[in-house]
Amino acid sequence: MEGSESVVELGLAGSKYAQKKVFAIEAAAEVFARKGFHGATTQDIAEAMGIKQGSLYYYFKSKEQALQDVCEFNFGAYVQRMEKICAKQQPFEAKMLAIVTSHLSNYRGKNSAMKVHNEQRLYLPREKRVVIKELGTKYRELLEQTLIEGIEQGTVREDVDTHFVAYSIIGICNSWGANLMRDELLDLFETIEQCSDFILYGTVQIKT
Amino acid sequence: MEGSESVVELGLAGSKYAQKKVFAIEAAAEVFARKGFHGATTQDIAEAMGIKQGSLYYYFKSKEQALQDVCEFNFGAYVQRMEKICAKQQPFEAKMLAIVTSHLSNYRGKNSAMKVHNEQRLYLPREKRVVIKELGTKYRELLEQTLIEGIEQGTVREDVDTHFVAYSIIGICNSWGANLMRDELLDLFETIEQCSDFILYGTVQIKT
DNA sequence: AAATAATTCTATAAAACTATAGAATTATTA
DNA sequence: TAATAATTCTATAGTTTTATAGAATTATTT
Repeated sequence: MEGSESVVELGLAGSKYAQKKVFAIEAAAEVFARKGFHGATTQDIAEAMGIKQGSLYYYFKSKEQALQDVCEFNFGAYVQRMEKICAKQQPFEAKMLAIVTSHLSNYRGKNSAMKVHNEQRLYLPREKRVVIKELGTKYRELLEQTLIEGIEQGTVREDVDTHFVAYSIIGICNSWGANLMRDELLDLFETIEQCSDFILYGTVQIKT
Repeated sequence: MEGSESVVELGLAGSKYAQKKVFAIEAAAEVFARKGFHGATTQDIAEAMGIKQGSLYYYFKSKEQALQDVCEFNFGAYVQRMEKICAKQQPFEAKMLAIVTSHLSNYRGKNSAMKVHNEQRLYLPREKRVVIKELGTKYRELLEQTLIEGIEQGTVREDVDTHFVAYSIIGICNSWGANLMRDELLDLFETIEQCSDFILYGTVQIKT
């Protein structure tokens, strides 16, 4: 009788149960991303895993717990990746490109969990969002710090509101992330390039 | 026995029924915005109107129809406002400020419908989204046209991908729109200013 | 005021959904 | 192989939800 361990522990332990729990989370993520939390049924998730509805409760004690697990899944690792990028000594432009690349790459391939985190996490009660919130704040702060360093380097304009701009960058990346998931034909690398370009230089011509 | 007329017709006709139907749409919008389409019940909407659950069907033939009505509500008028802004002969910067102002102002005050349009419309079957899609496309095209004119004026960089940038602007505005709805304390005009500034000038210092 | 129309209510059928208990099955260990 | 543990299944209780029908009420018209 397994269950009740944290996703992180499960991730580290390579047990049979842990492996299948990850599979369960991925299935839930896919279904939640497609149908939304309330629109998805435990039946849908079970079906995606190839098991019966009732068996799903061997992996999640409730549908809500499934949502929480999906929202936390990979997010810690993702923030760690961000930390590595930000720690590196690099010009601001290169760093921003790396950040956008990391953010958008996440959407292609596996990560429905990212989309669910963005669009559905508010359906969790506040008390089940503390970890998620902390990680999100951490991410935004790293972004802000990068902007501050950019100002110190003389690359970023002194009059930008770093707090505001950090939110904007996250907003624009999530918006394109959703597009990338919706539209298979959209080229990832072109999107990354366009996105960074817009973030860095905006729309208006540089006057010489 | 009323019902079954289009929202637009209802909007024009000032009949008693039409007025209350608008009230019904606004109530549905508020509830859908807060709980999501699937998370909201017809009971919730009826309660928000001060009527009983069964009575709601006097105004909507189904819950799905309510979502459609909410998504279409005001959106036509909103696109018309955009047309007016774009038609005016103005420097690009002023025009962009007007667009952002129009977009973000919409979120403060009445417009839960805007949020629902952005976040929930994909839960409608494709065939019920044709009007919504047309209006959305119209909006984006107006934005693209504005960018093209900006290039012709020599204000906008020649190398921007207008299609991509139009999507980005919509993404960033919607992202801040959602923030404005979530956080009452966020100042509308400051947000508008910061948003336009970011769109116009990005983050990086102009090199002289 | 009576007749007609519009609006809302009550009651309920029918379907869908979450979560649990305990049996059955499959895998692992001794 | 027998015993034990892990996993999945079946069946179902108990809700909740949408949508409809027809009665009751309220408003409008003649």
